[in-house]
Amino acid sequence: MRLEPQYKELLDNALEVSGQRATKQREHIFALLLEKRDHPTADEVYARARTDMPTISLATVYNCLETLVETKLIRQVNFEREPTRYCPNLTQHAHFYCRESGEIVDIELSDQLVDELMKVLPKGFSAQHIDIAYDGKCNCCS
Amino acid sequence: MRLEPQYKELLDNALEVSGQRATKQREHIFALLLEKRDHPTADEVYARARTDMPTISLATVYNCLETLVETKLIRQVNFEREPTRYCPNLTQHAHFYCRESGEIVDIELSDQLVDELMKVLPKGFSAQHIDIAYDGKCNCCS
DNA sequence: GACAAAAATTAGAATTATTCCAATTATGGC
DNA sequence: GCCATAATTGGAATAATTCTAATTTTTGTC
Repeated sequence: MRLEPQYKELLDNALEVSGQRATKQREHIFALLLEKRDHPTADEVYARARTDMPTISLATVYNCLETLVETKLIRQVNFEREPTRYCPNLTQHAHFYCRESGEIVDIELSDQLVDELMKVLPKGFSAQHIDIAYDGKCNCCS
Repeated sequence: MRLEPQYKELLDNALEVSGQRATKQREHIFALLLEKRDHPTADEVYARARTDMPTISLATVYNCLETLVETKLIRQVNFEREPTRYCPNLTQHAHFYCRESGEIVDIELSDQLVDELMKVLPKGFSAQHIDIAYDGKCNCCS
């Protein structure tokens, strides 16, 4: 697994801006998230990470994921009480959780729709972020 | 604390429909959620419950809350990795979490807006529920 | 109203995801 | 290459929640 130059630069840049260092582990975690663009838990990331980097620790996986979230290179996704999942899709999107298959699917959101959601806030409220989670049945299960 | 007759009936009915029994504890928990309509965690509910019912156990609080959620008399609210909160507001609404004060405010949502959110789902997807969580600064903090 | 069957409550142990800690190792600037 | 600082590591600790087995309560029937 190789982090493509454009992403390597993106990562190094984001880390530098936030005053953090570039490490093998951070690069590795970022690369594997980009390679298979799904929504793995920390444990799943740990499992994938170890195939190429057997000495990495779970604590480091958590640390790296936290760093990537902080630097806004990935997003955290939470469903109810389930373990946190991580998502490398940086476009504006919601998540659909299929109760049948457990699959998580990204749902693109138009600027217009997000705008409307912002407009329903009462005066004085300002949101930095809106988290939208659908749950039901996906196309494969209905 | 007294559960008003209309709510007592609502509760008894919902329990009967789902084949569950009416108990002092379930009634008590439901009443206290209706009395102070905020978004307490299970621990907070436990603390409030014990003032009038000192022998209730935390496990029972969890059980009762689960039952009330199942019978759709209250809603569960999750923010990131924080402890689950419980909400007696049954109208269609989103939640706004203020990063400054920690306050959680209900944001009413029009049918029309919810409809638009449903329409952006790809063909074959059907959602039973949409969970919308804003986070930012509330009116008191900005 | 007493009785039996089924369901709910209870206290405490167990689980699970995540965070913390202290020691070791790696990184980046000079 | 050296040094100061930051990151990684493994294991212990934490916190919310669930599980378990024993006891109590509820409900329907006589």
